[in-house]
Amino acid sequence: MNSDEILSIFKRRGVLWPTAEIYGGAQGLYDYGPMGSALKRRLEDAWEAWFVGLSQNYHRIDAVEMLPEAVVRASGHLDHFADPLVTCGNCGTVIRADELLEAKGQKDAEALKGDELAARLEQLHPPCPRCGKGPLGPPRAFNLMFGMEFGALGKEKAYLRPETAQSSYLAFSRMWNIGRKKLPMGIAVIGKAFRNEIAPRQTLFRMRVFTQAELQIFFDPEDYPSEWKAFGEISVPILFAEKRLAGAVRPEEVSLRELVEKGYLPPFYAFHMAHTYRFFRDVLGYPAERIRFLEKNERERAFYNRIQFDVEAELVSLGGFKEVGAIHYRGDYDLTKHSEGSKTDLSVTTEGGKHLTPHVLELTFGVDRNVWALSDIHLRKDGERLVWSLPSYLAPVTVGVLPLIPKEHGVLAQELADALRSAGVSVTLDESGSVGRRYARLDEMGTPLAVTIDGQSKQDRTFTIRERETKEQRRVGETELLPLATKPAVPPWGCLAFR
RNA sequence: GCGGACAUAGUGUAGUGGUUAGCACGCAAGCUUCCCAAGCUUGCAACCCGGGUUCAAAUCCCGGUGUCCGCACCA
Repeated sequence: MNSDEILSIFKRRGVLWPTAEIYGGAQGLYDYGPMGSALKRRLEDAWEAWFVGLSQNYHRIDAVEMLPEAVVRASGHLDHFADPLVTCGNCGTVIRADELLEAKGQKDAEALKGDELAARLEQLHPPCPRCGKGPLGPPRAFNLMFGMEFGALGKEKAYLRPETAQSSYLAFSRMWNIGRKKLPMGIAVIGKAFRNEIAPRQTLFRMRVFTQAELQIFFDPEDYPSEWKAFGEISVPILFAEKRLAGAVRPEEVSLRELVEKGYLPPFYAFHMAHTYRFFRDVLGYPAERIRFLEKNERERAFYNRIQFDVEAELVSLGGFKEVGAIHYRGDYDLTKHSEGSKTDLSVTTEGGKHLTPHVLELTFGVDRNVWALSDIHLRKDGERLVWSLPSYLAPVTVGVLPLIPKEHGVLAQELADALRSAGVSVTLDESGSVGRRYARLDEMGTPLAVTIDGQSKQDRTFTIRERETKEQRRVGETELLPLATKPAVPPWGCLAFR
């Protein structure tokens, strides 16, 4: 399925469309329609069940998207999230000022402040690397965060959060106090994050406003649950940074137990890799061979990370592996920085009397990107038709109710649809067109189960159910139908892994 | 941001200065139809936005916006 085909079906069926479409759209902004928002919500629910469900000491909060300047100053985003850019007066190319200087032999150019940068540029006046001419304009700070004036006088500044994680760190102190004061403690946020991307592209993959699902796990790196050490025998596909830089593309199957024994990864990290891998493979149904963990080396990692593996899914529509999530070991960076910034002690004393600043393991997940991945991976062609082979618990609509001949079976169909809705099932009643056409409509939106009402139904209240994947049909009674509709093949949720 | 290409019903497209802007799919109504986009009838629905040239612009020119491809960017 290529990118145009996916976008076309998205627009046609009300999954997704450009924001402000009637004004010509706006770069990097998309709105979800009824089908899309239902799918997105189910994806978020699955994520929450799988990750926040790991422990009773993990909780989801709902925090605002706007942060006072002091927060992003402390977190490092005000400095690290901004690039000093210069524009070539000749060809218009925009280049990072610090990289220009480093090319000229200037060490630590990244650490220079605005004025120093400007002075040094003046002194060295490097040529434009693209056209070889110039002149290059003065450097100006380009911050990837959206800033705004706060309050009537506009004297205070605020920023839209560049990652939802910050909201969890801000909540840490209160969550510690209202909770059981135990580590590990988890704080999850599913919500919008904002980045002023220079060139948003590829629809759901580079947006200026996007949804993240992130779980911050606060823990003691020297004393964590035994379950994190004994996670069973599982191999995951990994592409190590070293091999990637040597040209490798395909990952290798690696036993996590062996990685831990060799001391390459701490057990707490390996445990969450396993859990994350199973989420993509077993819950979202991505084929194992289309998932890989990409190791980021020190140079590539975000400034706060000690260990970072991106999770990538191979997407035909985007021509290869694309990031859909990541596992970041952020150490005590965030709590330490916010302790300093807020002048609030964020260290804790554990049950055993140990005093520490908890470390953070962040499980981060791009919701929109996975909506796209679910399309790329599960949309398939069946002759002329499109079938969206979504896992049934993710399908926007679970059951389609189809009266074979509306005039004759419409009343009973309406009754059945109402009964299913009362039972909490997402139902669509379709009376329009031939039954084959209606099956096709359901297939395209991934509805796993169709129920048709025919002449016999009126006599004995049995119905024909038809399954999306196999197209197989069989006749069931009312009592048999309800459990089928309400319990669509549930994945192995599982698992309160520890308490 | 830069360079190139592109922008026509909901979707995919035809239309090189004068067309009632065509076609397919779709959607809606009716007939038919007891199980996989069947058939027949009728209908719905479009020239991205703003300027300019011209007697006349979907068509030519300029600007904007957006999309795609390369480059750069993606802590």
